Amino acid sequence: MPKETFFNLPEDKRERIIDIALDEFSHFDFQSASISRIVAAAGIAKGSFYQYFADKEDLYRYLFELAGQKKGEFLAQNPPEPEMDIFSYLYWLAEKGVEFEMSEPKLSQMGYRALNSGGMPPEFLSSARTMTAEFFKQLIANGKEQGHIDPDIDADLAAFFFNTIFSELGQYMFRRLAADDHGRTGNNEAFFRSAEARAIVGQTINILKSGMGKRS
Amino acid sequence: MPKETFFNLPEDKRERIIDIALDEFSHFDFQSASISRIVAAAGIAKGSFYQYFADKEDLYRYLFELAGQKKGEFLAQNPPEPEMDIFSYLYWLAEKGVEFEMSEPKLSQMGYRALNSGGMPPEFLSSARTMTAEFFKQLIANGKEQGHIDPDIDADLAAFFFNTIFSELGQYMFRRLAADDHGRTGNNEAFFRSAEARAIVGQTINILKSGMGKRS
DNA sequence: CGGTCATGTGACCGATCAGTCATATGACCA
DNA sequence: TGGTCATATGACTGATCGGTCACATGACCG
Repeated sequence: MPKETFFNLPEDKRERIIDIALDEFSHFDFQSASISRIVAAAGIAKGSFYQYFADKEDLYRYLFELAGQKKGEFLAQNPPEPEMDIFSYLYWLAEKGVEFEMSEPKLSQMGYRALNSGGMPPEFLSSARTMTAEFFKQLIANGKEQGHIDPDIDADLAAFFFNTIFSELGQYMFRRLAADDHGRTGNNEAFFRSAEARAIVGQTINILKSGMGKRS
Repeated sequence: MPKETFFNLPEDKRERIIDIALDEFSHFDFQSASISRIVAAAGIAKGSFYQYFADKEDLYRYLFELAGQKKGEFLAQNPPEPEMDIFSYLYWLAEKGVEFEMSEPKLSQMGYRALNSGGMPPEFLSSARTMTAEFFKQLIANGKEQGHIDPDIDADLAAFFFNTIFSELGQYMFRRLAADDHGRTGNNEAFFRSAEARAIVGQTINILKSGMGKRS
């Protein structure tokens, strides 16, 4: 946790530091990210940084938690309709996930790096990773109970599928946008509300549904 | 490319250097991997290293190419039956891929890191990445022609699915083995030839087949 | 023997890093 | 005014890095 000094900072200064730190950690993994670059870019003294944070890891953990918290808030602000079946719920989750990645690209990119480029304290990864894995497993268990998921599907493997596809989907859509966008608006938000984007997300869910849904 | 000096080395010395370098690059990404650690572990002088390789990147590219080459050789030694339909071919590819990862864990881990932990010359990633993407797209086009893949499936999205699942499957099975293996043999090779492993690979392909196969 | 040439060596260079600390600033209060 | 206290500062430390270079070694040849 950052020190009290950090939270006593004027909001704009605090936010500038966060923003610049996210820039650094979305471009480099934990080891390669540089506190020296961050303080230089933020225009603060090295010593000041260490008035705010205990060390590099303190900042990193804080940003990581911030990402999780912001995503939670984002999802809470756009709640799913109650009583959705599992694949409608997954559609909602994927769509909101992609929207979040577009509205908070630095935060998302840094979270993605944190989870996928290894090299930090084991619990860091594994606690977050197992949490999402458990979440998907629970979802699958429910789906089986409600008869929406083929009971013969290996729950662990299905969780792997969801986890993998969901964590990569945003990156994929971003790459695809960049490739398609031959000098177009460059307005990601707009694109990701477009019919085309919805269609890709929809087809993703349909593949999963056909692949794992209950034979009827 | 390494210098001639490197290839003039006695085979055991050359292989020890490669092995130790793979150890380093399978644990750290390009930026964080350390030539100093490699030469210390290999028991050679820093200056000697630079008699063999132009620089860090030279070694990295060489190992990366070696990984691709070894995998190619591995697949060539266990060729698929001719005239397989696309999903049988994918099963073969997944099974051999997992077997390769188990027989050459350092090489595979280093290749995985190279592709997934970003931060090196763009062509490095993107040329390898687009190559495999094109490979899968071609496979999908063939599958559509032969009536094995639903023609309504977005080929690009399907390639993303294959690419993503295939690149993560080995890692997943490794994690799952480690979790299941509560003090068992620790013999990965044996496990990955087991009926259980084959069943997981089989179900993976079945999910993809049900998800994208032609409706009949 | 002396000369040549590929190979081996490790001290050294300049850069960069995370983190520290003595000191400075400046707001607030007595 | 003078004292106190949270905050700001940047020179500094010790470590590590990738890469260089002047020199050592030793095999082969005349």
